[in-house]
Amino acid sequence: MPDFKTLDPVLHQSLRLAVVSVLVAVESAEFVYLKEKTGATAGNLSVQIDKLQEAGYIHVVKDYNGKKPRTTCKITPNGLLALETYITALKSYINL
Amino acid sequence: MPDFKTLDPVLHQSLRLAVVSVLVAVESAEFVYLKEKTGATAGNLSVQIDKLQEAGYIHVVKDYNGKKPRTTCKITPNGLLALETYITALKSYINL
DNA sequence: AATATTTGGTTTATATCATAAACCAGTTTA
DNA sequence: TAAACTGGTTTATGATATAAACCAAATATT
Repeated sequence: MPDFKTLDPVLHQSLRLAVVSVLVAVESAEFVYLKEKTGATAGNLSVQIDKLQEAGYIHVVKDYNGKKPRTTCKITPNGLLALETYITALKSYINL
Repeated sequence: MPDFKTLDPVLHQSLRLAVVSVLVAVESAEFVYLKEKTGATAGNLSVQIDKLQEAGYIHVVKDYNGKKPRTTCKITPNGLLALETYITALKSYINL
């Protein structure tokens, strides 16, 4: 698109953008925390976390907290870069 | 989404956002002009213009310029409002 | 000691959507 | 007259988003 930069399809989705948005602000975040911050259903969050991980934008560790399963997410350098690029691209569409 | 405002699905799509972005800046624009500014294919542009019109975000007039068909688009007050709302919502995701 | 409920998720069915290819009517060019 | 161009529209398809259904293990209830 001549005048408009491509918007990364991984980030151009509200739940994934919300997750990344939370993760840039906090060293790491657990599934349950992301769920309450974003208001997403567990199923949707699970799928979108997978996609962010497949894109290499977040790092996910699954372990146990005592007897409870725990999924911890953390943004990667690539994810941070992708977010910055996405924001730059957005600015070619809207004047902020 | 508690911390995040809903992103209007009509505007949260790159070609539609690009079209609206062009239209806020120019009294009105023709199909051919939008096509070259956005770099879209005619088919995709045609579909997305329809959706913006169905949402009431743009007004579309089809007439003839001499012997050539001409499709002219113009943003509506509702479209302008929707864009402003969309930008406000985006700011709940990314810190600009 | 069964049974029910909660926790922390994953899997999957469905409906929607985005996109380009195919198409079309009319016009101009060769 | 045929070929190619203009200005689009229609439609086939593949991808996507989402919630519902599901699951295993732990805890609470009777």
